[in-house]
Amino acid sequence: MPELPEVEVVRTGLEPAVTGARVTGVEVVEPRSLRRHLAGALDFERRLTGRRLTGAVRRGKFLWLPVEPAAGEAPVAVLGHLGMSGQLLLRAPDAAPDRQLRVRITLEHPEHGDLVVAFADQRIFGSLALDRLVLTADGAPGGLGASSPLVPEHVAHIARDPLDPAFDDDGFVDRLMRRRTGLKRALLDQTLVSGIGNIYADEALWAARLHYAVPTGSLRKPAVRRLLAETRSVLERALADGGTSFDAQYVNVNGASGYFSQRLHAYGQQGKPCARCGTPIVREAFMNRSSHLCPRCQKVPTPR
DNA sequence: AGCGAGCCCTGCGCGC
DNA sequence: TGCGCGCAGGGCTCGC
Repeated sequence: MPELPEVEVVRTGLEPAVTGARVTGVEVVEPRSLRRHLAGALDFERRLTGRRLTGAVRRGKFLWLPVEPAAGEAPVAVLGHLGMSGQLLLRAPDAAPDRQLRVRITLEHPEHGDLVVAFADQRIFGSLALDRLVLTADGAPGGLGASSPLVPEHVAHIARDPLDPAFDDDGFVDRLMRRRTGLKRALLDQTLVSGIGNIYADEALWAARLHYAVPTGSLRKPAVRRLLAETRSVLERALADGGTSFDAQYVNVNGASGYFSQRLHAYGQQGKPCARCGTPIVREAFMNRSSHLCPRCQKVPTPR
Protein backbone atom coordinates (compact mmCIF):
# COMPACT_ATOMS: atom_id res chain seq x y z
CA MET A 1 0.00 0.00 0.00
CA PRO A 2 2.13 2.88 1.11
CA GLU A 3 4.83 3.75 -1.36
CA LEU A 4 7.44 6.48 -1.15
CA PRO A 5 5.12 9.53 -1.07
CA GLU A 6 2.87 8.00 1.59
CA VAL A 7 5.80 6.96 3.76
CA GLU A 8 7.40 10.38 3.36
CA VAL A 9 4.18 12.03 4.54
CA VAL A 10 4.37 9.82 7.63
CA ARG A 11 8.05 10.66 8.17
CA THR A 12 7.51 14.41 8.05
CA GLY A 13 4.59 14.01 10.43
CA LEU A 14 6.60 12.00 12.93
CA GLU A 15 9.79 14.05 12.79
CA PRO A 16 8.83 17.00 15.02
CA ALA A 17 6.99 14.73 17.46
CA VAL A 18 9.72 12.16 18.02
CA THR A 19 12.90 14.24 17.74
CA GLY A 20 14.23 14.73 21.25
CA ALA A 21 11.43 12.69 22.82
CA ARG A 22 12.07 10.00 25.44
CA VAL A 23 10.34 6.62 25.29
CA THR A 24 8.38 6.18 28.51
CA GLY A 25 6.59 2.96 27.58
CA VAL A 26 6.36 0.28 24.90
CA GLU A 27 3.45 -2.11 24.58
CA VAL A 28 3.51 -4.85 21.94
CA VAL A 29 -0.12 -5.82 21.46
CA GLU A 30 0.56 -8.15 18.51
CA PRO A 31 3.88 -10.04 18.70
CA ARG A 32 3.69 -10.89 14.99
CA SER A 33 4.33 -7.22 14.23
CA LEU A 34 7.77 -7.72 15.80
CA ARG A 35 8.61 -10.61 13.46
CA ARG A 36 11.69 -8.81 12.19
CA HIS A 37 12.94 -8.19 15.74
CA LEU A 38 14.46 -11.61 16.20
CA ALA A 39 15.04 -11.29 19.95
CA GLY A 40 11.27 -11.02 20.48
CA ALA A 41 8.69 -8.55 21.67
CA LEU A 42 9.80 -8.47 25.31
CA ASP A 43 13.37 -7.66 24.31
CA PHE A 44 12.04 -4.86 22.08
CA GLU A 45 10.01 -3.36 24.93
CA ARG A 46 12.86 -3.58 27.44
CA ARG A 47 15.61 -2.21 25.24
CA LEU A 48 13.57 0.70 23.87
CA THR A 49 11.98 1.93 27.08
CA GLY A 50 13.78 4.91 28.57
CA ARG A 51 15.73 5.74 25.40
CA ARG A 52 15.67 9.07 23.59
CA LEU A 53 14.87 9.35 19.86
CA THR A 54 16.83 11.74 17.67
CA GLY A 55 14.86 12.03 14.41
CA ALA A 56 12.91 10.32 11.63
CA VAL A 57 14.66 9.01 8.51
CA ARG A 58 13.36 7.34 5.34
CA ARG A 59 14.86 5.44 2.45
CA GLY A 60 12.40 4.08 -0.10
CA LYS A 61 9.52 2.58 1.87
CA PHE A 62 11.60 1.99 5.02
CA LEU A 63 11.39 4.41 7.93
CA TRP A 64 13.54 4.56 11.04
CA LEU A 65 13.89 6.54 14.25
CA PRO A 66 17.54 6.68 15.40
CA VAL A 67 18.02 6.10 19.11
CA GLU A 68 20.40 8.38 21.03
CA PRO A 69 23.59 6.34 21.38
CA ALA A 70 24.38 4.90 24.81
CA ALA A 71 27.96 4.61 26.00
CA GLY A 72 29.53 1.35 24.88
CA GLU A 73 26.56 0.28 22.77
CA ALA A 74 26.40 -0.08 19.01
CA PRO A 75 24.07 2.57 17.47
CA VAL A 76 20.52 1.36 16.83
CA ALA A 77 17.25 2.68 15.42
CA VAL A 78 13.59 1.77 15.61
CA LEU A 79 13.03 0.41 12.10
CA GLY A 80 9.55 0.38 10.62
CA HIS A 81 8.03 -0.88 7.38
CA LEU A 82 4.33 -0.34 6.76
CA GLY A 83 3.94 -3.29 4.42
CA MET A 84 0.58 -3.21 2.65
CA SER A 85 -1.58 -1.79 5.41
CA GLY A 86 0.54 -0.33 8.19
CA GLN A 87 -0.08 3.06 9.77
CA LEU A 88 1.91 5.16 12.22
CA LEU A 89 -0.41 7.50 14.08
CA LEU A 90 0.20 10.23 16.65
CA ARG A 91 -2.31 10.08 19.47
CA ALA A 92 -2.94 11.70 22.82
CA PRO A 93 -2.20 9.33 25.74
CA ASP A 94 -5.87 9.18 26.74
CA ALA A 95 -7.21 8.64 23.21
CA ALA A 96 -9.30 5.54 22.48
CA PRO A 97 -7.18 2.70 21.03
CA ASP A 98 -7.06 2.54 17.24
CA ARG A 99 -8.58 -0.36 15.38
CA GLN A 100 -5.90 -2.93 14.58
CA LEU A 101 -3.47 -1.44 17.07
CA ARG A 102 -0.37 -3.63 17.10
CA VAL A 103 2.26 -1.64 18.98
CA ARG A 104 1.95 1.38 21.23
CA ILE A 105 4.93 3.58 22.10
CA THR A 106 4.45 6.39 24.62
CA LEU A 107 6.77 9.37 24.44
CA GLU A 108 7.61 12.32 26.62
CA HIS A 109 8.62 15.32 24.55
CA PRO A 110 10.38 18.27 26.22
CA GLU A 111 8.07 20.76 24.45
CA HIS A 112 5.00 18.82 23.33
CA GLY A 113 4.48 16.78 26.49
CA ASP A 114 3.18 13.21 26.45
CA LEU A 115 2.11 11.58 23.20
CA VAL A 116 1.64 8.13 21.71
CA VAL A 117 2.97 6.64 18.51
CA ALA A 118 0.46 3.95 17.55
CA PHE A 119 1.40 1.32 14.99
CA ALA A 120 -1.77 -0.07 13.43
CA ASP A 121 -1.70 -2.70 10.70
CA GLN A 122 -4.58 -4.70 9.27
CA ARG A 123 -2.63 -7.41 7.47
CA ILE A 124 0.48 -7.56 9.68
CA PHE A 125 2.79 -7.46 6.68
CA GLY A 126 4.39 -4.41 8.23
CA SER A 127 6.74 -4.58 11.19
CA LEU A 128 8.78 -2.73 13.76
CA ALA A 129 12.21 -3.75 15.04
CA LEU A 130 15.27 -2.42 16.80
CA ASP A 131 18.01 -2.65 14.20
CA ARG A 132 21.72 -2.02 14.34
CA LEU A 133 22.95 0.96 12.32
CA VAL A 134 25.82 0.41 9.89
CA LEU A 135 27.82 2.79 7.69
CA THR A 136 26.41 3.65 4.27
CA ALA A 137 28.35 2.31 1.29
CA ASP A 138 28.71 5.76 -0.31
CA GLY A 139 29.39 7.73 2.87
CA ALA A 140 26.33 9.96 2.32
CA PRO A 141 23.57 10.31 4.94
CA GLY A 142 21.47 7.15 5.36
CA GLY A 143 18.35 8.64 3.84
CA LEU A 144 16.03 11.62 3.84
CA GLY A 145 16.11 13.24 7.26
CA ALA A 146 19.41 11.64 8.27
CA SER A 147 22.29 13.65 9.66
CA SER A 148 24.83 10.83 9.75
CA PRO A 149 25.98 8.22 7.21
CA LEU A 150 24.20 5.38 8.98
CA VAL A 151 21.52 2.99 7.77
CA PRO A 152 19.79 0.06 9.51
CA GLU A 153 21.36 -3.29 8.69
CA HIS A 154 18.12 -4.51 7.11
CA VAL A 155 17.96 -1.48 4.80
CA ALA A 156 21.59 -1.53 3.70
CA HIS A 157 20.81 -3.58 0.57
CA ILE A 158 18.04 -1.19 -0.52
CA ALA A 159 18.97 1.39 -3.16
CA ARG A 160 18.47 5.09 -2.53
CA ASP A 161 15.23 6.58 -3.82
CA PRO A 162 14.77 9.31 -6.43
CA LEU A 163 13.96 11.96 -3.80
CA ASP A 164 17.19 11.29 -1.88
CA PRO A 165 19.73 14.11 -2.46
CA ALA A 166 22.44 11.44 -2.69
CA PHE A 167 20.61 9.45 -5.41
CA ASP A 168 23.06 8.74 -8.22
CA ASP A 169 21.23 9.42 -11.50
CA ASP A 170 24.07 8.27 -13.77
CA GLY A 171 24.62 5.15 -11.69
CA PHE A 172 20.94 4.30 -11.91
CA VAL A 173 20.86 4.75 -15.69
CA ASP A 174 23.92 2.53 -16.13
CA ARG A 175 22.66 -0.17 -13.84
CA LEU A 176 19.20 -0.25 -15.40
CA MET A 177 20.65 -0.54 -18.90
CA ARG A 178 22.80 -3.47 -17.85
CA ARG A 179 19.79 -5.35 -16.53
CA ARG A 180 18.17 -7.99 -18.71
CA THR A 181 14.56 -7.67 -17.68
CA GLY A 182 11.42 -5.59 -18.31
CA LEU A 183 11.01 -1.96 -17.30
CA LYS A 184 8.35 -2.44 -14.65
CA ARG A 185 10.26 -5.24 -13.00
CA ALA A 186 13.26 -2.93 -12.84
CA LEU A 187 11.25 -0.05 -11.35
CA LEU A 188 9.84 -2.36 -8.69
CA ASP A 189 13.27 -3.78 -7.81
CA GLN A 190 14.11 -2.00 -4.54
CA THR A 191 17.79 -2.86 -4.89
CA LEU A 192 17.95 -0.85 -8.14
CA VAL A 193 15.80 2.11 -7.12
CA SER A 194 13.63 2.21 -4.02
CA GLY A 195 10.27 3.66 -3.05
CA ILE A 196 8.33 2.70 -6.19
CA GLY A 197 5.43 0.26 -5.88
CA ASN A 198 2.61 -0.83 -8.15
CA ILE A 199 0.83 2.54 -8.29
CA TYR A 200 3.80 4.74 -9.10
CA ALA A 201 5.39 2.21 -11.44
CA ASP A 202 2.23 2.29 -13.57
CA GLU A 203 2.02 6.08 -13.34
CA ALA A 204 5.68 6.59 -14.27
CA LEU A 205 5.42 4.24 -17.26
CA TRP A 206 2.25 5.97 -18.43
CA ALA A 207 3.93 9.37 -18.14
CA ALA A 208 6.96 8.13 -20.08
CA ARG A 209 4.72 6.40 -22.67
CA LEU A 210 6.53 3.11 -22.15
CA HIS A 211 5.09 -0.41 -21.93
CA TYR A 212 5.88 -2.39 -18.77
CA ALA A 213 7.56 -5.17 -20.74
CA VAL A 214 9.99 -2.98 -22.67
CA PRO A 215 13.39 -4.69 -22.26
CA THR A 216 15.69 -2.60 -20.07
CA GLY A 217 18.57 -3.24 -22.43
CA SER A 218 16.69 -1.88 -25.45
CA LEU A 219 16.54 1.74 -24.30
CA ARG A 220 19.13 4.40 -24.95
CA LYS A 221 20.40 6.68 -22.23
CA PRO A 222 18.15 9.67 -22.99
CA ALA A 223 15.05 7.45 -22.77
CA VAL A 224 16.13 6.04 -19.41
CA ARG A 225 16.82 9.57 -18.19
CA ARG A 226 13.34 10.63 -19.26
CA LEU A 227 11.83 7.67 -17.43
CA LEU A 228 13.73 8.65 -14.29
CA ALA A 229 12.59 12.26 -14.64
CA GLU A 230 8.96 11.20 -15.04
CA THR A 231 9.26 8.84 -12.08
CA ARG A 232 10.70 11.57 -9.90
CA SER A 233 8.04 13.99 -11.08
CA VAL A 234 5.12 11.70 -10.24
CA LEU A 235 6.59 10.94 -6.81
CA GLU A 236 7.01 14.65 -6.09
CA ARG A 237 3.48 15.51 -7.22
CA ALA A 238 2.00 12.69 -5.16
CA LEU A 239 3.95 13.88 -2.13
CA ALA A 240 2.67 17.43 -2.64
CA ASP A 241 -0.88 16.05 -2.60
CA GLY A 242 -0.31 14.13 0.62
CA GLY A 243 -0.06 10.72 -1.09
CA THR A 244 -2.60 8.34 -2.60
CA SER A 245 -5.55 7.17 -0.47
CA PHE A 246 -8.24 4.87 -1.85
CA ASP A 247 -9.88 4.42 1.54
CA ALA A 248 -9.08 5.03 5.20
CA GLN A 249 -6.26 2.51 4.94
CA TYR A 250 -3.55 4.98 4.03
CA VAL A 251 -3.52 8.07 6.21
CA ASN A 252 -0.97 10.49 7.63
CA VAL A 253 0.02 10.57 11.32
CA ASN A 254 -3.18 12.47 12.13
CA GLY A 255 -5.44 10.05 10.27
CA ALA A 256 -6.02 12.28 7.24
CA SER A 257 -6.12 11.02 3.63
CA GLY A 258 -4.04 12.23 0.68
CA TYR A 259 -5.56 13.43 -2.57
CA PHE A 260 -3.33 12.09 -5.33
CA SER A 261 -5.84 9.36 -6.21
CA GLN A 262 -7.74 12.08 -8.07
CA ARG A 263 -4.74 12.70 -10.31
CA LEU A 264 -3.93 9.11 -11.26
CA HIS A 265 -3.71 8.56 -15.01
CA ALA A 266 -3.24 4.78 -15.18
CA TYR A 267 -3.48 2.93 -11.86
CA GLY A 268 -7.06 1.88 -11.22
CA GLN A 269 -8.25 3.84 -14.26
CA GLN A 270 -9.23 0.85 -16.42
CA GLY A 271 -12.12 1.69 -18.71
CA LYS A 272 -11.59 5.42 -18.39
CA PRO A 273 -10.19 7.44 -21.31
CA CYS A 274 -6.45 8.06 -21.43
CA ALA A 275 -5.86 11.72 -20.55
CA ARG A 276 -3.64 12.09 -23.61
CA CYS A 277 -5.42 10.24 -26.40
CA GLY A 278 -8.83 9.15 -25.09
CA THR A 279 -8.21 5.42 -25.62
CA PRO A 280 -9.63 3.43 -22.70
CA ILE A 281 -7.03 2.45 -20.11
CA VAL A 282 -6.70 -1.32 -19.73
CA ARG A 283 -5.78 -3.54 -16.82
CA GLU A 284 -3.61 -6.59 -17.37
CA ALA A 285 -2.33 -9.30 -15.07
CA PHE A 286 1.44 -9.08 -14.74
CA MET A 287 3.81 -10.33 -12.05
CA ASN A 288 0.88 -11.70 -10.04
CA ARG A 289 -0.61 -8.25 -9.75
CA SER A 290 -2.30 -5.71 -11.99
CA SER A 291 -0.76 -3.39 -14.53
CA HIS A 292 -2.66 -0.45 -15.94
CA LEU A 293 -1.72 1.22 -19.20
CA CYS A 294 -2.90 3.00 -22.29
CA PRO A 295 -2.74 0.46 -25.13
CA ARG A 296 -2.19 3.24 -27.67
CA CYS A 297 0.40 5.42 -25.89
CA GLN A 298 2.27 2.46 -24.41
CA LYS A 299 2.87 0.03 -27.25
CA VAL A 300 3.82 -3.58 -26.60
CA PRO A 301 7.49 -3.98 -27.48
CA THR A 302 7.99 -5.95 -30.69
CA PRO A 303 9.87 -9.16 -29.90
CA ARG A 304 12.98 -10.02 -31.88
C1' DA B 1 21.26 -13.09 -12.92
C1' DG B 2 16.52 -13.51 -13.42
C1' DC B 3 12.20 -15.35 -12.36
C1' DG B 4 8.19 -17.79 -10.53
C1' DA B 5 6.12 -19.77 -6.53
C1' DG B 6 5.14 -19.78 -1.83
C1' DC B 7 4.69 -17.51 2.29
C1' DC B 8 3.67 -13.97 5.73
C1' DC B 9 -1.92 -11.87 6.84
C1' DT B 10 -6.90 -9.49 7.19
C1' DG B 11 -10.88 -7.69 5.19
C1' DC B 12 -13.65 -5.95 1.48
C1' DG B 13 -16.71 -6.35 -2.56
C1' DC B 14 -18.69 -9.27 -5.70
C1' DG B 15 -21.37 -13.08 -7.84
C1' DC B 16 -24.01 -16.92 -6.87
C1' DT C 1 -28.45 -13.58 4.36
C1' DG C 2 -24.55 -16.43 3.65
C1' DC C 3 -20.49 -18.27 1.42
C1' DG C 4 -16.62 -18.71 -1.47
C1' DC C 5 -13.60 -16.30 -4.43
C1' DG C 6 -10.62 -12.76 -6.06
C1' DC C 7 -8.35 -8.92 -4.95
C1' DA C 8 -5.46 -5.34 -2.34
C1' DG C 9 -0.45 -0.10 -1.93
C1' DG C 10 5.11 -5.22 0.02
C1' DG C 11 8.96 -8.10 0.55
C1' DC C 12 11.64 -12.20 1.89
C1' DT C 13 13.33 -16.89 0.77
C1' DC C 14 13.83 -20.78 -1.96
C1' DG C 15 14.72 -23.53 -6.01
C1' DC C 16 15.31 -23.79 -10.94
